[in-house]
Amino acid sequence: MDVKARGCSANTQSEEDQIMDLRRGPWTVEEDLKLINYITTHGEGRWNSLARCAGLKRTGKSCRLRWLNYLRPDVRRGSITLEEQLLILELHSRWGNRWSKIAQHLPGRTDNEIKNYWRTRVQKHAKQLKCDVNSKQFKDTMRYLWMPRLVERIQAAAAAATPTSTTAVTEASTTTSASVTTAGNIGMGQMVMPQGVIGNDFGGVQITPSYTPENSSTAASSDSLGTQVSPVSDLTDYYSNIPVNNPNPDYLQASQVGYSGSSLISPSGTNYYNHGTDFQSLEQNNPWLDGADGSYNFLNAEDFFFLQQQFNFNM
DNA sequence: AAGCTAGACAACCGCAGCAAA
DNA sequence: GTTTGCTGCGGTTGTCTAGCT
Repeated sequence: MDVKARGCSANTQSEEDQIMDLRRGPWTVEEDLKLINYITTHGEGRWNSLARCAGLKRTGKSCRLRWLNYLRPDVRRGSITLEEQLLILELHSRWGNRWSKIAQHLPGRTDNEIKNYWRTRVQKHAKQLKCDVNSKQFKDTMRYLWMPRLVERIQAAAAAATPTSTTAVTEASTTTSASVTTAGNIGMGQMVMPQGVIGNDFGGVQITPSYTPENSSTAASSDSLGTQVSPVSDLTDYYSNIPVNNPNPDYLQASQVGYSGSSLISPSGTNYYNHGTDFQSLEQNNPWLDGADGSYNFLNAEDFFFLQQQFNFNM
């Protein structure tokens, strides 16, 4: 509905700014209710007009952001699931910082949430490795080491849930579920992204999230209060889920793909981490190793040992 | 118990693209 | 063709909180 057509104030935004001191900072419950009630009745759009007509002393931009990132009924709250992490890594490797585009493939997740996830989780690890998060080195490390491991962890979770060859990973209260077809390897394969996006060659599994707009919208009632939707939402305890004698013959192979000699070589020939990474200091100061925070470590001590052994990091 | 620190997330800012006047 | 306003996006900052010392 056209807000302008309903006889709202004809003041321009600049005039409005002068007349009414616009509020900033955190939204109050009253403001939220005003916004929700107004949009429920009149629909969204025309944000500047909407802000005025709803009696909110906020900018249109602020209203839009609040609605899209927090109040919208289909917005999902809670931790990023393994499948979502995998998607984020994959899609970011393809599109870069196109957060809104990435968010389109994660129903209920906002670009802001994904951006925050990337900055707080992923970039931290790049910093620990002393390489740029946008560098080819870091991207390939994600692609050829972390992402295959994420895939395997998803498989492990699926296998733990249902000991069949083809398992549906459906987490309680999770509106995005993924059917993980265990292809028996974590080598190069094909990934089927949501909404028909075909992933490229990593992982060796097909992940086909089975959400629909209909079921994703159910998050409004079940997840809108910050429910933790993923019991294993990150890689911290990854190895604790893998048997010592891993039955998967490709377990190490995937991680070793393309690595040779004293350097970490990607299929494209990139030579990794031969630039003097100080792993001793990393070991001493690295939060990845202690597992103390227990929430989102990509690598643990075994991973670090693996990196050192396999890739001969400078030490 | 108080202070400090880091993580997580909400919110703001600046810019670009677009459409209407 | 130009101006103006709106919207959306990505980057950045601010705030809150939990954990640690």
